[in-house]
Amino acid sequence: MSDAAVQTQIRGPVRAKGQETAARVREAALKRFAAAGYAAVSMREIAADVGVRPGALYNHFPTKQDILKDLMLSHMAELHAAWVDSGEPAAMDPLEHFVRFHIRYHLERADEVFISYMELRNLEPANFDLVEAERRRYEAVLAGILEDGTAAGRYAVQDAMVTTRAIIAMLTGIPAWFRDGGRLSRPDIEELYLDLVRKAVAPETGSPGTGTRSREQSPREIG
Amino acid sequence: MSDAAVQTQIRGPVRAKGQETAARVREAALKRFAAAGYAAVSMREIAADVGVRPGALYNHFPTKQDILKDLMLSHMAELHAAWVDSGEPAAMDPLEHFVRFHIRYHLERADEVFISYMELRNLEPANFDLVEAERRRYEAVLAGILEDGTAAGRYAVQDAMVTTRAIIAMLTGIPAWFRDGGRLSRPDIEELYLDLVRKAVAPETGSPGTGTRSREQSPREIG
DNA sequence: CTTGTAAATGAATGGTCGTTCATTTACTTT
DNA sequence: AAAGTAAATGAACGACCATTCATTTACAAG
Repeated sequence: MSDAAVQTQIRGPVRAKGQETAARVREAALKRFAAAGYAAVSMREIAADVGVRPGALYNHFPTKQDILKDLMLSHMAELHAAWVDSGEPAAMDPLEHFVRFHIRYHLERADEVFISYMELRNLEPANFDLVEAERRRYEAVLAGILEDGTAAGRYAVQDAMVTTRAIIAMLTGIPAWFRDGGRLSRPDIEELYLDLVRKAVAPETGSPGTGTRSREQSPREIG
Repeated sequence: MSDAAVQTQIRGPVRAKGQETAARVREAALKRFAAAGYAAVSMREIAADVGVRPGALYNHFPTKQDILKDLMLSHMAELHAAWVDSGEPAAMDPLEHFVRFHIRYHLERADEVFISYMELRNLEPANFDLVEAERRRYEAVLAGILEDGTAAGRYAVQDAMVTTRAIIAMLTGIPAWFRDGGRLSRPDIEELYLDLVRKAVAPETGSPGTGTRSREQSPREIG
């Protein structure tokens, strides 16, 4: 591990070439998996895209499964890292911040997103657990926003976890139908969905201000 | 076609046995496709589930692709037919009616639903178009409800088509995580999601009455 | 220039795939 | 009992699969 890291620095173009090939394998696999599905893509097809013989792929990834695992795990990690990097401007409502971030990221990385929830069942159990853990970590971000906002009276959410999954499913569905150049622009989408989400979690009384309302009602108290 | 129908009536157990085998093929394929994905399931596995040799499958379906097409098309047709059959009680808000129907149907037929949006890309183009047409027909139901309700002032929807897709994505995501015997019951889910949807499309000026008010709406014209 | 090694090749491995088909089985009709 | 036929069998077809590996190529280090 540290040997490889050191060599990466002291070695020259040879190491660089290998890493570039690995990157192109990831790129080709990403597009193929997104278009046809993991099980329907052969190592031969990936190798042909990269411009290399099938056997050469095994210099960079031990198995086909490891390519999928690499794609999905790095996507989930980058998604969470991108959220952390996106900061949290005090001026903007945290929910608005999250919705805008999620929509933008998922429209930019449509292939990665698509794979990461379509190919879950093609992951070996150990790899599945790793990806699931990352997914829960991301869901916890939104759940935390909803819980804090509800405690502060800004939102009124009955069940933070269910609402989290509802919102994420809603937003993640966008890339399935949205296409650039259509009737609506990306900013249009952002505003439309933001409006839906904001209203869905708004306190019942229509006073649009962020008035702190007491939580009078607990008719459900599920759990 | 009509020959087969007539023979089905005048012929005896032989025909019945063939149709029952076909049904068991559908059943086995449904479960396998839902669990592992179309591309990862072999005809040999399906045949083993049915208790028959692989070659016998071809007495009932011309190709593996036809099994998938049959499952997806009949699911979409049955979904729409179930909606039509569910009637439209004048007492209930149409949106509430749709949300409850959709959640219940999708929790009852989780495998069919799962296949019908996971395996779209494994359909040959001609079959894909058929399924897509059915999907649009179903989306048009909700879009019509939202448009009529907005025209009547009961809802305030900026874009009926986007809102339709948002709601359907949200609701269709439920079977991905919901399990019987967990923290929440099916009626719990229904109420939670109904609340989210109702608020998301509610007019901004919050007359707090979420219940069914007078119906001064125009007749619905689903196209 | 020699040595070390990352990277790619070309060929092969055993296996599984969807599908076909001549033949047999089981049952209905006449 | 004979004829007809739906359904299932058993064996095979060619094609493609992921993966392995001895060998070769390309390039950097000493």
